[in-house]
Formats: sequence, C-alpha cells, structure tokens
Amino acid sequence: MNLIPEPSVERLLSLTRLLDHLDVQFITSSEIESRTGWSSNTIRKDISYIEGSFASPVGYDRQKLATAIKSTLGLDKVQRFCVVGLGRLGSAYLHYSVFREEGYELVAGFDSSVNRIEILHSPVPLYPAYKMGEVISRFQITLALLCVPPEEAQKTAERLVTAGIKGIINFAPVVLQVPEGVHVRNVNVVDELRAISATIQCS
Amino acid sequence: MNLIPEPSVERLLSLTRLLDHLDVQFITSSEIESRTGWSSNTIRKDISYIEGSFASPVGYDRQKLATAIKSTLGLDKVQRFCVVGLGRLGSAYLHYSVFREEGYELVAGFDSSVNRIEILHSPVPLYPAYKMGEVISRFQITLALLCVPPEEAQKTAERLVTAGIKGIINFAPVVLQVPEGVHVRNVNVVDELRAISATIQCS
DNA sequence: CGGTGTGAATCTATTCACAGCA
DNA sequence: TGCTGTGAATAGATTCACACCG
Repeated sequence: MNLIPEPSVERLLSLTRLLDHLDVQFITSSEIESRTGWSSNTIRKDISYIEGSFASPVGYDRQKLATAIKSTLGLDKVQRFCVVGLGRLGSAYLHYSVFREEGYELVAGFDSSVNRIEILHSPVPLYPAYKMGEVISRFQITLALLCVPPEEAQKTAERLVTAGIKGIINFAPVVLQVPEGVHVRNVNVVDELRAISATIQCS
Repeated sequence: MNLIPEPSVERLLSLTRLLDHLDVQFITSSEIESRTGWSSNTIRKDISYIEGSFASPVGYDRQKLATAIKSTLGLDKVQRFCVVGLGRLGSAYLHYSVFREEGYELVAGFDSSVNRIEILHSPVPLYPAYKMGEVISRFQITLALLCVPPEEAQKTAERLVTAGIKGIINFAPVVLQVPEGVHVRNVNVVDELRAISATIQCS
C-alpha cells in the first residue's frame, strides 16, 4: 500500500492539522493553497491518493476529508508510546496534554536515575531504566521519544529495538543505527537551525 | 547558488553530524553507507556538490570534508537566535548547552508573562513580549524558536516577521502563514508520531 | 461556470556504470 | 586494486491542461 509518495504523505499530515483547526464546512484546493503555499494542483494530486467521497462543487467537505486522510494514513487508531530520558526536555513532554486528543497515549517514562524518578511529579507512571524491556512488552508500546544525552542515545536505542519498539523519535544530535523495519525520525533544534541557515545560504 | 538539491542538503547536514562524532582520519563512502543506510552512490553524489579537496584513495579526510560541507552550506558563521514562549518546552532550551558548540548563540528569551520572567532562572537574558521588536533588531537576531501555545502561534509569528526574523522553528502544532523569504521549519512531536504511524501503515 | 480528478509532459532526484586516479 | 567523481539512464515527483461533474 506504499503507493503514496513520501512528500505527499508529509503534506497530507500537515493538511489534517490545518483542517482540524478550521471551522468552515467546505474548503477548496485554492483556499488551501493560500494558507499553505502549496499549489492547488499539488494539493489535488495529494488528495487524489485518498479514497473516499468528500468532494463537492464548492470544495472538499472539511471534516470528511480529514477523517478520510487519517484513516488512509493509519492515524485513526490510538497508539501507545513512552519517553526515555527525563531531563528537562523529556520531562517537559510528560505534561504535554495534546497527545491524547491526537490519538497518542503516553503510558510510561524511563530514566536511569531512580532518584530523579522519585522527585518528578508526573501524570504518567515512571520506571527505572532497567525495567524498559519488561514494561514496553507488557503494555505493547510501539513508539518511543528518545530524550537521553547524546552519548547514551545509540546504546539506549538498541535496548528499545530489542524490546520491540517500531518507531523512535530521536532528540539527540546523533545519527542512530537501527535495523530494517525500525523507523527513526530525528527532531533536534540544532539540525533545524542548520537547515534554515543552509536554505538561506543556498537561495 | 541553489544548485544543491534539497534532499542532498538534508543528508549533508546529517553527515556533518556524523563526521563530527567520529575520530578516524579517513572515511569511505561505503563506511558512511553502513552507518547511515544511504547508498554509497548517493553519498558520493551528494559530496560531489561540495567544493574543495578532501578525497584520497583511502576515502575522505574526515575533518577536511566536514569543514568543506559546513562552509558550502553556510554553517561556519555564528548566528544569533531567540526563544519565544517560556513554558516547559521553551524554558528547557534556555539551558541547552549544545548551541554554542554548534555555532548558534541564544541571546534572548521572551514571554508575555512578566511574572514568569522574574521567576525563571536563566543563563540567557529574558524580556517581556512587548520588547520583542526592539530587542530583535538591536541584537540583529535572525532566527527564532517559537514555543508559544498553538492559539498564539500565528499572531506571534507575524510579530517576529515584522521584527525582521528570517527563520522560525515552529514547535506549535499549527500551519503558519508567513511571507516569502521567511523560512519555517515545523518541529512537533505529534507530527513526528504521525509520520511514523503513516510510514508503518504504508509499508 | 465553479469546482475536482487525472493522464501526459516536464522537471528533479537517484541509481548505475565506468573512467580516472593514486 | 580500491577508491572517488560524474555523465547517462532510470525512477520519481510536480506541474500542466483539460475532461468531467453538480
């Protein structure tokens, strides 16, 4: 079912975001163009990969379209995830309330410091790092936010993979090596700053 | 000078990261392949866009290559940036020490709550939001991390643009509208979770 | 007519295959 | 011989232009 081009998937993901925050009933591809900068042609092509009926002579039915995209992209099932590494960044996400509304359930936090786990106030259960494997398989957690320091990132990633994690969001500024079938997305501010610098430089 | 394809730029950015963390003198394109998963062909093509002499019969001179990439992509000049919105996420970045080593200098934090500014311990000067325009132009800040709540993101982005900001890293889960010439990169965990879900679904 | 949907054409990126070099 | 570098070939994404529909 990998017929949808990667770039289209990325745009469709942003599009659901946009659709969720509007409160009109219908929206045309040109209106989307003026809000996102992508050409209406591109948008219509992207949407053509989505099955369902949501088009009309006055544009797309906003809600139906959003639902159809989410279902085609597999965003309609709730998924469980965990946070590994509870420093300033990791622990900030323990309190991030948007996850629920978006279909992601944060079910565990891990840190190698037992002391830190005891001190932190958290709405989510916290565990010492040595329980990672056990907890991940018990709760069938498939995704992880990796917020440990750079020098521990690779080692920790390997433990996550062994435990059965299928996707890692890596906040450490390192290039992770993972086996086929495990998906990594790098999220890190320095890379983004650099990407903007490079874009400005090359234009 | 926009001859380098976007995807190549992205890979080259990750590559500098990798090169900086190795301590060998030479590295071949196949060694890079085994560490990153990109084919050695792709890597050689990417590197061919970089001017300079760093190749040898035993591979690339790691350090020379890293320097050449950084200079071609414009990463060799120190850039100033600010953080806007000092909630849990924004204030976490005030303490993030990696920026300096990577050529980015965090020179200001802004928040609309004067109370919060007074309470926070910060190694970086903090200002109330109404001083944004003044401070940004005084220090010639070109980049901003946008960490305000979603409902304030668009409005705040517009103020940043007016103040002369050229690049915004947007942590809010909304699609920002900005004029031509201003670059936005979206960094947000929910989107990344969704991207992984979609990739798993479509493969 | 306003819109959408989509093959065909164009443009871009990736892969291949081999020349050139130490 | 083992590497890089690069034109040529392939594969992929975007844009275009127009048929079609309410």
